[in-house]
Amino acid sequence: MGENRIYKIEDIARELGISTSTVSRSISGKGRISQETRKRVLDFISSHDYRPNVQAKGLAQSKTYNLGLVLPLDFSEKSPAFFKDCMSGICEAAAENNYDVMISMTDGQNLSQISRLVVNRKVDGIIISRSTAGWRVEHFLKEKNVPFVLIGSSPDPDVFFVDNSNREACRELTDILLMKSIRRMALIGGSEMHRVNEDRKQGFLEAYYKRGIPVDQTLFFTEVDSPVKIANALEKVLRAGVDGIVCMDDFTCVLAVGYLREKGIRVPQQVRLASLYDSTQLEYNIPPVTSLRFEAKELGRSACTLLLDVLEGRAARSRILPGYQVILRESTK
Amino acid sequence: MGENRIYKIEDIARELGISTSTVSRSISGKGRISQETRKRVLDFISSHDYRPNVQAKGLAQSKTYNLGLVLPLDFSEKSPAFFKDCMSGICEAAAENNYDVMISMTDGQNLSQISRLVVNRKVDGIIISRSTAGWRVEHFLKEKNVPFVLIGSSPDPDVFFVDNSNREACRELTDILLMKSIRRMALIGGSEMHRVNEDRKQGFLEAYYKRGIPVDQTLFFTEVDSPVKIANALEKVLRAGVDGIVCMDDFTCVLAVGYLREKGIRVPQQVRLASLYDSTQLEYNIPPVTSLRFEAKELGRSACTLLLDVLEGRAARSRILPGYQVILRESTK
DNA sequence: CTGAAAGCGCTTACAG
DNA sequence: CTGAAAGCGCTTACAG
Repeated sequence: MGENRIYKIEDIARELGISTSTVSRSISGKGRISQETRKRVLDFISSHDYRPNVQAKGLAQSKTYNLGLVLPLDFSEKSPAFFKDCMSGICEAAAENNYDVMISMTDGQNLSQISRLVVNRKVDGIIISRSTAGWRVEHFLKEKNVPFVLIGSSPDPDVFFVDNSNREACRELTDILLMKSIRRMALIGGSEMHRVNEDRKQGFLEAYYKRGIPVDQTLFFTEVDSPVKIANALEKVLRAGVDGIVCMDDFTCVLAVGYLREKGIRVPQQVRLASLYDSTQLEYNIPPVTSLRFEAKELGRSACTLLLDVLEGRAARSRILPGYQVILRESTK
Repeated sequence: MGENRIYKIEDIARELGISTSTVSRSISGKGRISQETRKRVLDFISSHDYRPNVQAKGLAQSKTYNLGLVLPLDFSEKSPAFFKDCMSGICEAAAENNYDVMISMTDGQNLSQISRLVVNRKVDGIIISRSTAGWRVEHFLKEKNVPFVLIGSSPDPDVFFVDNSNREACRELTDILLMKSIRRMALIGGSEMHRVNEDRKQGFLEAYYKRGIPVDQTLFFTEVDSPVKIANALEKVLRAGVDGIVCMDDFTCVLAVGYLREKGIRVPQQVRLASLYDSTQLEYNIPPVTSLRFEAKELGRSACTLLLDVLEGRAARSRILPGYQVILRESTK
């Protein structure tokens, strides 16, 4: 067998004594073909390891069989594991559907890299995430009429998205802390501009409401994204006598850990600590920090299949994935 | 002006009253064209925002204008910032040359995702890194005759690579520590299978040789990749009375930090600590840890341009990038 | 159910 | 220096 010969449809047609159209139809399964000829073609294909030229196919169909993934330029500072898992889920799901993934990195302002992909028609659709998708990116894609899916939530009914069940998860974690009689909790987080932080705060509040316990919102601090700001926030809440500190994400929590350590404040003895998002840093911290873990890989897979549904004209709906875990560790003992 | 009309070469030819071949030549600059007609075409193109259909161009030239980037499935655990910077350098350089980047994730064993890219002819060449490129990946690519570039070093003369000047950098850092009269240093690292660790060790040794100071190799521990192993290694070297601990990478160093903290051993008072690779965790650690910083983004750019050189048949040579910084922090004060 | 033919949007020998 | 024509490897109305 000519192992390294690259077959084209024309070769198959010749060898089988049929037309290229018939070969094409046999492969795609479109149109009417007899089971018999189809089988002959399929058999030939698999025994000769024929691979269609995706580029030619694409040109004929005005498709690329490529998906674009827009990554924030600073994803490794934010939550490396999240993006890694997302990526691997996306790549897997894409491959299963015979698509491949192109990347494009942006700070959310400079659109040139994304623009490339759409303007050069290198992709059929795009996956963006909340961290990149400022108003600008979203607006750009809508205007250019590029199908896209958002990882994270959106109030815009035209936008397809997949998201974690942040609110439910945060409600449950908070509820558990309340059950442990931790009552006076500070809530510290990043920018309120991010929808995800809104969801987390909602979940946090709901746990209190459900139990009829009053919340002290003077213990809430947002826009905390630096050692200076965390110092400022924690100093205040500690002086106010909190018994628990809940950080809205792992980045903030790492800052908090640093501050508490510097000041010699012991966790969990003097104050309990939890994060509404997990990371290995929190897992291996001393003491390990209680947190929430979401299935980022599933999120990626889901975003990918949703985008494919959109592209192939199948029924498509935004979805909230149910899966999460509350991981109780020593920091809230 | 028809802003959203998508022009093709045929349209331009018609509007300008010339043939499509002439338009094509004007754009590519190949063959003989008069300056005058060329200018007319180029002017038309820029004023009408014409974008060539890369897919059609590719089909005609048997090219894709895509590069594949193989990422290790666990890159976020290893060194997220490194890969992020690499990626952004690669994406930038690719874009400047009108290429785009496809990703493929692998654990180094399962080649299916990489195989996809080459077998479906989705990319013109591939960038791999030492962490993914086990023997299998490299062998596969060579066999399939796919041009590729390695980030990291290789003894194989057929392999193009770009690497940091690990040896020089490690020699310099070690030399500085020796100058600070830190003499009895332990060297702790990951797998000796990785060429990079060999280079680092060489650099470390060279610094001693250069100063004629004897080295105690019983203080060297490799294959350290877990809390248990770090505990074992550090316990021994501390008992042996070292005055400095040099970790071969940031991952190992984070483990070391954890162990020292747990045992209440103070850095730098009781023992000095340094890492041969930087990370934000080390930078923000308390105390901040002395380490080496390389320009990962430059490495990415360099890998990309090298691959492009190979693809376009230009003279190509593997290169070692000179740039690095020794960052002295409190841990070696 | 099958085939001949045109088309996807470019490039590139070849001839002039 | 320029153009007509064939080709890249597929798909898909259209006719039979």
